[in-house]
Amino acid sequence: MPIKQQIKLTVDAVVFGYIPKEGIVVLLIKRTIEPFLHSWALPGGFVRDEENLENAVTRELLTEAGVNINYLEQLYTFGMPNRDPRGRVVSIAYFGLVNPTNYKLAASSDAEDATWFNIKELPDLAFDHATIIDLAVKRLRNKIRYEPIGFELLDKKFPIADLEKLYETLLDRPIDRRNFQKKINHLGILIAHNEKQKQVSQGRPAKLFSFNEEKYFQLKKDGMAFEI
Amino acid sequence: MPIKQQIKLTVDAVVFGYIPKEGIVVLLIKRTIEPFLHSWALPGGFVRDEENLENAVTRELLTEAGVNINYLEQLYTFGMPNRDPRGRVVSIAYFGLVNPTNYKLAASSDAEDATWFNIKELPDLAFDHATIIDLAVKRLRNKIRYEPIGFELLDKKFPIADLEKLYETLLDRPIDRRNFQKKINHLGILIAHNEKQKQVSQGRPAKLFSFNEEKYFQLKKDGMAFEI
DNA sequence: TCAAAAGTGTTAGTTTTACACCCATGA
DNA sequence: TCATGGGTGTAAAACTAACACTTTTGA
Repeated sequence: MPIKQQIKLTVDAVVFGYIPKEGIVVLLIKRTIEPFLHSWALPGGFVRDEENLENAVTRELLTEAGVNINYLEQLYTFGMPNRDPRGRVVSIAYFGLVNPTNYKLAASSDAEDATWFNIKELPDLAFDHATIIDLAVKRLRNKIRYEPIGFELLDKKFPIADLEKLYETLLDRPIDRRNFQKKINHLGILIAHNEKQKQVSQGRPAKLFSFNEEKYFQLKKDGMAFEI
Repeated sequence: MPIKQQIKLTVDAVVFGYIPKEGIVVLLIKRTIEPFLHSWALPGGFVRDEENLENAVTRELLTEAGVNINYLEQLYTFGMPNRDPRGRVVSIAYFGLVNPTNYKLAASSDAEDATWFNIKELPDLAFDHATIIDLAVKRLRNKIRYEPIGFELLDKKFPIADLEKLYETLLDRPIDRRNFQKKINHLGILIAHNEKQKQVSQGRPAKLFSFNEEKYFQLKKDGMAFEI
């Protein structure tokens, strides 16, 4: 029996960034087509017939916002029959991380505008995108405790205090500076550099560190558990 | 511009059970249609136009194997362009748990046969179903440490030793009986019954317990973390 | 020399692990 | 009365949490 499905497939990306003085931000674009014309929405779009899903996401991120993604994983598939006024559209949502200071956002023909919004001050959103972002925020807050994804949001070289502030922001609780540092150092996944942070404000300049990915994978294979 | 997608959507279910003397088992059906006619495969099938995804899964489980699922969550969406010889078929895989002793599996017209296979002795499988099961097994092993889903695999009333053996099987390491019991009791999510296990073999009969779901949700809301 | 932020160590409390003897039951 | 599995407590070790003073820098 031939299958005559009318179901359409899209992908959507929830891309988070971290801006130290601002907090956690998410990338939104302003739609240039109906439905929800001129509404804010997640970057995304229809999956092409022979395209794999990750390609569809990275393609849409590049064409709609000029963003080259750093870290990308599948989040969840949304399939409620009435989530899209055009008919049955199932969307596979992805979860991404970038360091927003590396990008100049480029709104292209596919989007009127593309900007970072603080996750605490989101505008009205198209479709069920508010729900999707909610879920992605939960995933981020959870995942950062068990996997070293926080580094994707920071500069390659960073002072430990930046990492700590990121964790304080995401976990929404104060963290003891000394204990945090001890814990991170004890994991043995940071490389200390002989460089100091360029002075931003006052005070003693901090040493810079970077994440040692190879070492991490080695340690993980040996049974080490990353946990903050 | 109208969208002319040829992509088709299916759901597949990885349903696990626990048989104390056997270990962790997964539900497979024998296909009655091409492709992979007569191969073992995960229960699943095409999503109907106006049907939500969970409904599609529970419908297929019921018609293909006569199973009423206990616990169901979305696992992952598989979208590699060549995963199905019929063309582009994207499949949303679900992860389910049942107590297999509650079911008499019923192979129906949609499946030649439906049986439980030990996850250590899987047959050759249709499509990319081996990959899907791999991922589901990882999810199960991981999830059982942070969420009280183990209870879904046991009888409503069970001796603590059964729960402990389940954890030993899944985590693949010995667990100290006394420490395990202390930990579980300390969580305060079990109800002790004034019943003893009917004698299966020799030895002192064990007290029976059941999972206190309400209490668990209350404690969780208050910040308690379930962790084994 | 002052203000700001970085660097660093010790102690108490809590949690986790290791470990062994007695009890209830059926054969 | 023996074999089998169930029930239970304590002490050492590891980990986590709390806490404050000194150093480096620029203004």
